[in-house]
Amino acid sequence: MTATIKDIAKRLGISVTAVSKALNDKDDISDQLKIRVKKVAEELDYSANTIAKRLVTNKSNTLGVFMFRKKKKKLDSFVFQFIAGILEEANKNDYDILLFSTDSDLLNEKSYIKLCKERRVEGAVLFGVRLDDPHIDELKSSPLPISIIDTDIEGKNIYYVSTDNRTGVNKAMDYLWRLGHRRIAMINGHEKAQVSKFRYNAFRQYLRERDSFESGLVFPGDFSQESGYYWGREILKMEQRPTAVFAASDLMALGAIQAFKEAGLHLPHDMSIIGFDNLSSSEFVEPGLTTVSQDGIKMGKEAAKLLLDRIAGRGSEQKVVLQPELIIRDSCQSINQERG
Amino acid sequence: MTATIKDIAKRLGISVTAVSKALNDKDDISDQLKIRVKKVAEELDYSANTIAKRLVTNKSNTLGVFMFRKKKKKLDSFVFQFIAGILEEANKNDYDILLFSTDSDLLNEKSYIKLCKERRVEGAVLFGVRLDDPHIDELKSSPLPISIIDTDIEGKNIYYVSTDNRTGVNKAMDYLWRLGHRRIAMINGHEKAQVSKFRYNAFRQYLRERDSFESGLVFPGDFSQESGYYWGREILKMEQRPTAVFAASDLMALGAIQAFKEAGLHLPHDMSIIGFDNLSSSEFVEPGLTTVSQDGIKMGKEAAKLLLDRIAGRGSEQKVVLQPELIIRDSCQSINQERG
DNA sequence: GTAATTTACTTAAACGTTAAAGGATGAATA
DNA sequence: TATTCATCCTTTAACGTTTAAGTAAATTAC
Repeated sequence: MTATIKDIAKRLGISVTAVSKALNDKDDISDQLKIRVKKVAEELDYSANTIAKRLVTNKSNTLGVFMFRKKKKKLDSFVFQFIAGILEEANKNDYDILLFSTDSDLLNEKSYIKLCKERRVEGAVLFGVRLDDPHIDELKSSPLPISIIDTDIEGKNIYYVSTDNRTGVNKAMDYLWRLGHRRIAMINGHEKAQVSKFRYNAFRQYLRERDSFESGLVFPGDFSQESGYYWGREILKMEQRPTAVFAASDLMALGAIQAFKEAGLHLPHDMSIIGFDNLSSSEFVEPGLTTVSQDGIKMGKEAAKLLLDRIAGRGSEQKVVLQPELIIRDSCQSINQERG
Repeated sequence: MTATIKDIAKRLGISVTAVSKALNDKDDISDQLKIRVKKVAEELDYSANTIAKRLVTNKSNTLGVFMFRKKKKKLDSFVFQFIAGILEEANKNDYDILLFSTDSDLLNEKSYIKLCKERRVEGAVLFGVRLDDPHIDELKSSPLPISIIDTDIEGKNIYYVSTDNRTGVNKAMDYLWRLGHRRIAMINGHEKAQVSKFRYNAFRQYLRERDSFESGLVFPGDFSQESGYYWGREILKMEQRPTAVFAASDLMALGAIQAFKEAGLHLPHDMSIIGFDNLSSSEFVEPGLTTVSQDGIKMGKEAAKLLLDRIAGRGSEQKVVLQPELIIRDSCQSINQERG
């Protein structure tokens, strides 16, 4: 079908090795021959066979990316930022990205590692790894370098990229605290996500240090809009409502806002809300959602960079924790302030 | 490093062919041997080398996906839906997805086709292909099957998936028309996008048939929020404002809403707005954006399916046009109605 | 009881490339 | 003049797998 170096060699009456070397600009080939080879390659519309190259060099130049997708669950556009970041960094370094989804039962049939091994992938990045993932032990002992976003798992070949959740929570809480809020509720992500624990711990510590922690104000969401909506409604039923809600994801904050608005609350006057992620929707909701911003693209890039450095033998960190930023919009108000 | 079928063969004192066949459950191998082979494979932690397999079978089982990313431009989460759909369909059919981004100068160095050919990709899906893309001619004559989302290019091996833009526009316009709107503005996407032409033509025809088309009410946006904001402000400056705005993307509608709200307009009373895409943000903006919904995941799936069918030699359509749905929220109002 | 068939393997070649080692030629050196 | 050296190419082997063709032994056929 497609021309190979053999065809070029035959046409010029030289060896395939000479062709290979000429095409790769090796220095034991004369400039003359290089020119002739390249010309014929052009004529024959030659295109190097990456697969053969990879087999013989034993190097796939490929990174695997696993994207979890819960059936029926809306896609979190945040995940897309990761992918964009990974892709950019990988392509820049001449690496390919193999994308896998692990929503279906596939997860149970073939493990990440297996999928990667078969394709001779040189590294993988995962996100959305739950603490109860059945493959965690396999990951820990993996010979394959793996970057995991947002789940810190110890392992010789495991790299970690995340946002500094404690700082993020502290920034959010400081902001609410300064606005005078003392009874602050938290709608957390599901407990199988490590960030939920981190955020909860930071939240609790922050309030405990100020003698204001009430465990009854912590609600177990699951990051989804629906769970935010649900707990928003539950909060409304409380006799002693909190004055502010810290949601561990923008999606939940958005859901809660929806619940509050439906109930006729005036926001932010009747309730302050703060989120986490800085989804694009948060800019458009009314009032604009104040939130802790994570740089998804940067996270993706770092995850890839860690892998690439490791593969290339460049020493680098094993963990990268990015600093979050508080994006102040209009969803929080000082506790004594009149309706604006 | 990793065990190969040679290692298994040696260990059992049989030929590599026997091992290969046993592993692939060919029927000229005894069940006994199959069991023994598989046991040893397990013991040696054998993992098939996909690369070698692909070389010898001359089949990559891979689809390429090109994702355009304008530097500095916000990522359209819509694109992500395509990818998710493609991925799902491909993985279901045992195909891998190679993801490429073509934001940088890479575009100019290596064409899509070249990138695909080198990797022996069996098909590719593109989206965001502009009418002035320098590679269009190359695409047209491509021997490689290519699915293009939203840009209808004629070519023997080119497949096309889109949403029925005319119907979408008609649904939106019917809705506005029935609400009594006669002076309807359009903020269109950039002219290098084919959908812009389709949507514009449908828009114009709809109004012409009703003697209501005014070319002065058509504004050249570029799909971005910023351009929506810009044209929103320009519309406000008009002496004779339109009563409704049809935006060719939700992002632009969102930008226009922002401009209108900033200027103190009460929406939808003072201006009706309708979008296109049904981004998740459109659910959260206030008023909720009425919009023409495209099913991005479905589009991605169809794009992959077209390719897969073609590759497998199953006859199938060359073009798939999905029907859009009008999602009615709160951004449009009857022209005579009091403020709600 | 010999021929035909089936079963269960093996041998050999191939996929397209690279890498290591080997040679022939001519120029430079001693 | 014989030796070394650099230049430029070739030969051979390898990467891990599959496929086509071949073969020996066991089974069936009649």
